[in-house]
Amino acid sequence: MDPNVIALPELRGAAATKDRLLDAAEALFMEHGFEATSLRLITAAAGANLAAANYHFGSKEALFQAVLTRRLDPMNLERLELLDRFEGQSAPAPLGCDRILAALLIPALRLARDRARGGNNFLRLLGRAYADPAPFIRRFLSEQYAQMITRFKGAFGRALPHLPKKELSWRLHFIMGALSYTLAGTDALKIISELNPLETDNDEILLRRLAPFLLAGLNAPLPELNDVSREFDLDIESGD
Amino acid sequence: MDPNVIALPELRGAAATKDRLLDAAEALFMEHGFEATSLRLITAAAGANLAAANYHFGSKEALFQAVLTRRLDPMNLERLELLDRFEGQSAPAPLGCDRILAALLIPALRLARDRARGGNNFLRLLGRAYADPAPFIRRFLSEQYAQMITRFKGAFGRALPHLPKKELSWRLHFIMGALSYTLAGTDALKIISELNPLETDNDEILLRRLAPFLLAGLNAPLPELNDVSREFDLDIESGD
DNA sequence: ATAAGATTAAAACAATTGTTTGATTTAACG
DNA sequence: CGTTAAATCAAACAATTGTTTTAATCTTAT
Repeated sequence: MDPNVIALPELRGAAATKDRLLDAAEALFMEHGFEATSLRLITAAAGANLAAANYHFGSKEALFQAVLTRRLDPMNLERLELLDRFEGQSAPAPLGCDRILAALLIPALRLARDRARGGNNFLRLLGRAYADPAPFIRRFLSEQYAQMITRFKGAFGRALPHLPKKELSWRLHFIMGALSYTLAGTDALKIISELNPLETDNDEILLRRLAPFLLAGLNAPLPELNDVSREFDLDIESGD
Repeated sequence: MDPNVIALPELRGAAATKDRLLDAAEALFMEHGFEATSLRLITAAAGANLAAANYHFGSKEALFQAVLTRRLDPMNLERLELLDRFEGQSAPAPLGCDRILAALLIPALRLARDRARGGNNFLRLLGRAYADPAPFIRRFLSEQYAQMITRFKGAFGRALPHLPKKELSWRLHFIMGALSYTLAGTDALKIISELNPLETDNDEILLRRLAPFLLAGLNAPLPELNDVSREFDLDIESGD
């Protein structure tokens, strides 16, 4: 009942704690996961009252979604803009895989860079959200990624016309897997190399290592799905 | 009744509910994740009393670990045995990457096959455990995978002598990422392709698609980490 | 059959969860 | 100033959590 709220009168105290809640939630969700992070922990870390979380966001799930959208929306938008720009530069010729892949990775790299705005934490949180079984997270991510993935799948399809659509879908799937697993990083790394913690260097070099790997995978020869049992079954059966 | 059951005296009632608990826990952990799955849900699904879980396993965490080890130990053992056998066949010559990769994937494929013993469910559960932030899960997985990964890293190192060790560690990391993300499957698939659910076909064909992708990634050219800013930074700065 | 031990059962445990309520304070605006 | 809405706060809400306890039941071997 206030039709005269022209500008945004609340932006001092209000938005302050709202942002503090988002920051604290981002860090804690990243560290402990969604279910294991209580609202009391978040509000305490943010120096806010317990009720503040539900007051500003409505529910814990909504808070989690807000944490994700805050950085995911701009990143995916940037991906699409970059893809558009590259396609424009490439004239009528179809865009190469390396450039498409760059449009996919650069915005993530950019986010990883500005540690000031918690990009580092966020990418790890995102990597974990990819694998979270909670239905509302899965639903949210599909909606958030749907158009972006569709656009990129189209671009890759034009760059790899010989590749069957099904095969392309799978390879895109593998790409997102390696990417999200890599972004989830740090903790998971200890699984692979127990000695050297793989020195995170910085996420920049990390993605620079990832790009050639994925590019080669995209251009891999087609698997032989018919006369299979050549490499796999034989070895299995020849047990002894 | 059954006076001749010499071998294992307790196998009817005792081990029966114990196995039923493991089966139910495997399915429910896979579906809802560790934190979101309550012991009451598990014991109810297993047709057992609530206290049975703590009686047989001691704690919820121990139950989870038991669910994992039941199938993970044999699978990793099989991987090592397969690697040994391949290396033996390859004589003094170092084993090729494709064979090493096969030793890594075949046991997973084999597990995915025998749906009778819940292999299908388990691989998805494993894929999710990879990304679970719970410390005890991370610790457990590192211990469980440490030696296996070390052996395979050595084999890959001999097959790719030109590849710096650090680079190899990262590529192994990417491989495990794509693999676990793929195995977590089904639900996550909707993120990539909202239309066709990527028809799981069966996990056999899935891994057969994954192998060439990973093999190509392993043999990818080395990334240029020094005179970087060639492909990435330029595009970023040339905003408009 | 009987005693011993293993397994199941029902119930209560203490702790924590997300959420809501109602009062109080803070800020903005006429 | 005073009015009004927004924001904070302490407190309690109802529900669920993993775990423990106690007794009852079943199994097994002497």
